[in-house]
Amino acid sequence: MSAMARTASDALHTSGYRLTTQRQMVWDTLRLSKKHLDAEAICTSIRRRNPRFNLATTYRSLEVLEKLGLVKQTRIGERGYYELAEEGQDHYHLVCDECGSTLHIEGDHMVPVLHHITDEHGFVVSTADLVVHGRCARCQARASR
Amino acid sequence: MSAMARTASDALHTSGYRLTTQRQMVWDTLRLSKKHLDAEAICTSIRRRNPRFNLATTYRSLEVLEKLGLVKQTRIGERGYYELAEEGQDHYHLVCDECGSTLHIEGDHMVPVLHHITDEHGFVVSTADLVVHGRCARCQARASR
DNA sequence: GTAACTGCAAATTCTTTGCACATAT
DNA sequence: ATATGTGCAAAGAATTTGCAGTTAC
Repeated sequence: MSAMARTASDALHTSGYRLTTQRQMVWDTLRLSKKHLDAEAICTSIRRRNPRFNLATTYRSLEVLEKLGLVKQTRIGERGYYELAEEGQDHYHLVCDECGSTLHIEGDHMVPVLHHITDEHGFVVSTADLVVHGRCARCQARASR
Repeated sequence: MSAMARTASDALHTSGYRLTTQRQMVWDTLRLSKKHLDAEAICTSIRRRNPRFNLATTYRSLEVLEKLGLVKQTRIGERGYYELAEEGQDHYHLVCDECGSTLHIEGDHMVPVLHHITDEHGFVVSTADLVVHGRCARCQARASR
């Protein structure tokens, strides 16, 4: 198993949490994944190497990592999807209701919106989740043929 | 019970759905509410007048009204909140993680973001859900005292 | 050594569904 | 008249929790 990234191990220690094999595996799974994963997918993946690993631990690990700001959860429909929370790499989700694919877009364009929220409403933003539903370019092209 | 708004009754008829007392009550409850409500709250409210009314019907009514574009659902945490989908009155949610209150902000500032999504990614937007978590002005003030 | 964590099973919460009866059109 | 909708109870899906045993520190 690859070493846990500096930040995660540090953040856990600093906050008084223990660095367990299970937390490392959850972290590594998210780190190696190119896309966000739901708890089930993370669990299934880790189970291949550690059959006793289970969903309860998956959720508990994700909860801790999320609390430490290492992992970000996005809710799409009724389930949560998890991915690393990379500093300054904010992004949002475009969900195609036709093919089910999800595109990630950069968060730059949201900056003015978030500023407006703080300036006009005095609301201090900690996280912003934008989930856009619609039809992706490919499905759009197929539909208009 | 007040008369159902023109649009809802029309939309139901036009689409081949029946105009039932239950759907009217759900619609009226949302129309008279100043804030979004979850299914439970809607059901409880209607039960005061009609004790046989139940959650299953609440969800089924909301599903129809949402499908017709009369009602909009926003997911916050793990549950859905419902409100009227008023034409050109798009708005988003600021959830205070401290006191649990929700502010509604106008959607105007999101317009450039949505244009960018269509222009740059060819993604045709049908709905955009923005849920911002953080600390509302009141809690912010209290915390910095 | 001991407080924190895990595994397992059972409980919760939100939402959906099957089916017999009721009702809008 | 009959297809559609409702009420009730039971099923589902995602997530959380209680507890006895395990592990990081």
